[in-house]
Amino acid sequence: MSDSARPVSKRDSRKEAAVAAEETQAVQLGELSDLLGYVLKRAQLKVFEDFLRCVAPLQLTPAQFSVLLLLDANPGRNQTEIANTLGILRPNFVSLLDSLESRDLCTRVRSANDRRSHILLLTEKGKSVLARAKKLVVSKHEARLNELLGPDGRDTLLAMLTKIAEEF
Amino acid sequence: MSDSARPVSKRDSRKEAAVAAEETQAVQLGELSDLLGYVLKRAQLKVFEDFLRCVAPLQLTPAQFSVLLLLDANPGRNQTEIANTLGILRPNFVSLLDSLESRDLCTRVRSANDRRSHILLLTEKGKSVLARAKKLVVSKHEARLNELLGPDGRDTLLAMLTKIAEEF
DNA sequence: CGTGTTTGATATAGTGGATAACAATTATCG
DNA sequence: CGATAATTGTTATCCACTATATCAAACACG
Repeated sequence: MSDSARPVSKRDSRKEAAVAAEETQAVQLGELSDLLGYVLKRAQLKVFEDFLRCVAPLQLTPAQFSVLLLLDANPGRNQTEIANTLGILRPNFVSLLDSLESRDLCTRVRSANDRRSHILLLTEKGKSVLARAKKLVVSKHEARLNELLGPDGRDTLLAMLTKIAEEF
Repeated sequence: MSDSARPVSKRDSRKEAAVAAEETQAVQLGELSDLLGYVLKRAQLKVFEDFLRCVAPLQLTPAQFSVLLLLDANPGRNQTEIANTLGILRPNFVSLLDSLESRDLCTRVRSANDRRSHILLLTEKGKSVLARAKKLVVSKHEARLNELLGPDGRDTLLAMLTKIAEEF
């Protein structure tokens, strides 16, 4: 038997033999691949990752982009209203807004009706950046998803996720 | 005009008038409801939330549960292997394991082949807890998802998310 | 042997999310 | 009106999760 005759290093007997067998015995996911929550999170991370890549030229995170979108669709709202609809707590929304305002993408204006609250508005630069971001998202990010799932698949997926997000 | 004759408080003119109109003009989500990443994250949060509720009697987080599942399906693996397949960085996996080991759900055993690495094994208590956790997940958590989406819908959703997680 | 690599571990920093508390302002109601 | 309560933005602080650099011990390999 040549095996016992040839002195085999530990590396040989483990890594190389395993590679010969099947690339170091892949760890079995088992029932994990059927756990919806697990796959859901993995998919979410991938999608956010791709979003960041696609919109990198404009230096916008998903959260920042969603704020700009909301301000555009709801001009004149205050911080509490915007933060609440995004599921962001007011204290945590402050620094997020600071960042956007310091980049001159939006402004806080004291309300005349209620001098406690800040009316939020997109600046011209904010509108311009948002418009460019939308184009990147549609042409690169969502386009890639359409390519992977097909338009029908994408719509089906969106509908199911919306149902979970709203009714679960 | 009775409006000008009756002194209306600011609260009247804002909150009540709005309620009369339509419950304080809800903030418009706008294009946000079509952003897959946004809905994906919201759904993921809801699912994790429900997972925690369903498995609360056993005090297991999704991450802890996934580790137990992997150890059960892959007895004898080391920390690096388990952490890698879960997408957890080795440094961060240490405290996670500390927590499980301190609860006597799993053990680290020095490998005889390679005395650097720790072989991970479920304890009897770990197997028992995992078995009970599985029952809760199936009977409560996944059951609720099936109720919401239907078995077909759930499978379709899982397939799409898997595709994104693996191929995106 | 000596050099380089791997494993588990520690320290540390960054980020996101959550609560308590505060000043300023507004609402409520006796 | 005036006292009390509620709301808004803000700060401070804490916890969980993530990411990087570094280390000693053990191992691989020439």
